[in-house]
Amino acid sequence: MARDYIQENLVNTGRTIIKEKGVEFLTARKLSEASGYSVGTIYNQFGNMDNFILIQNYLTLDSLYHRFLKVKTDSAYERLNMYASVFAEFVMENRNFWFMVFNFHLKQSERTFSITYLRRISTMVMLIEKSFKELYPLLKPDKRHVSVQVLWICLFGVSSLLTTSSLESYSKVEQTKICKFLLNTYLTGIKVLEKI
Amino acid sequence: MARDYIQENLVNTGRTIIKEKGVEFLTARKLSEASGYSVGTIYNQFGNMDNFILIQNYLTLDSLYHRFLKVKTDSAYERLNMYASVFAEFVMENRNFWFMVFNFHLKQSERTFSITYLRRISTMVMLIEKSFKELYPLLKPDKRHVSVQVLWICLFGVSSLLTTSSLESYSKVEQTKICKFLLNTYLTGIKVLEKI
DNA sequence: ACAAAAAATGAACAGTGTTCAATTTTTTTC
DNA sequence: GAAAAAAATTGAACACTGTTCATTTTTTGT
Repeated sequence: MARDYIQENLVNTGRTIIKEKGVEFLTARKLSEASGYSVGTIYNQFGNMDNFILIQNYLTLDSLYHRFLKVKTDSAYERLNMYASVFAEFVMENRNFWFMVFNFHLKQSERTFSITYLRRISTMVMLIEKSFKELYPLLKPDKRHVSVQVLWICLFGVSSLLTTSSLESYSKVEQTKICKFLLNTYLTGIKVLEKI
Repeated sequence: MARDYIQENLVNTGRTIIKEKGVEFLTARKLSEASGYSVGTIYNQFGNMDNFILIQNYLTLDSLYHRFLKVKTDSAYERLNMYASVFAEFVMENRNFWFMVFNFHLKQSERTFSITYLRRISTMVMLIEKSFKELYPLLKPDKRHVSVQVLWICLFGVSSLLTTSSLESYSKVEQTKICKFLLNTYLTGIKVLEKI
């Protein structure tokens, strides 16, 4: 059987498992059983399960990126607001997938993400940075860069915590509201600090 | 041997393992070997490993809380800034412990944190809320509550991501700087929005 | 000192990721 | 088309994980 076909098959089967049951059910044996391929084949194709999860995470990030690309508005302010909405909605719709993105950790031995993986993240950050450039023309490039990074990390962090459910029990404020509020407050803060 | 003494002993041994090697080395057998007690004893004392980790996490949060308590300044603004510094420093100093707080997830069957655990978190939030009350007297209570929650979640989120190292590779901006910047921008934003 | 209760033990069970000799399939060569 | 060589697939086996529970040891009460 063709290599690509098997990989595609396994990835799709994996995605179904994650979507329906969560990442904790994505084990080599269960994936083997669900896909029809043996455990060994999975390892031939992906090397190890970490790699397989990394591919799944890439798909998740890619999917988010393409939703971002659909956002088209002239107003940079509105655009950023829409990014926040899109982001919050995406995270909620893809809870199990988003959970994976955060709760996966490379083993210490191989702590380097693939370049494609990192690029997928940084292209998204660049989208936000572009809007920042329009919205805050006075903001110095290096300061702008930090601003965007921090905002991005905050949004990621918020979603991480809420997806994780480690804190959902104590904080009842919902996702979208938090993202919108955060963005709003943050942008207002930048607006003031821009001139300093 | 007295029950308390065993628990104390196991908890301390566990803490050493986590500090020196990380949570991934905290297994029932390794804890058994390092402490001298049998695997069964650990289960007699704590029921399961999840519970043991929960206790460790409580200690971590408690330790952070007590650092917060040491912060004493009349100026609410300065106090909040010090909280941010204390927080960032604490997270960096206790990397392995802080990592655990986020990367531990209850099994679906028993998704309820103990009351003491949740109280430890909410008392910290209350400290921040108190400072907010002083700093933004015009801010309505419900809005203030949301503001504090969001800020708290952001700080947690930032630390979560940076401890995790999932993103450290792409974002080189350091922890304290991010926390300070976030707080500064956020507070400035609230200041403006307070009057609306 | 002895019986009863309590506590500590570790082998055994079911699960995990991963490896690799043996098998099966495909491709190449004649 | 048949035989040989190469490649891909397999699943039993290994070392690990959390967890249980019959058995042994220790402590307690009389």
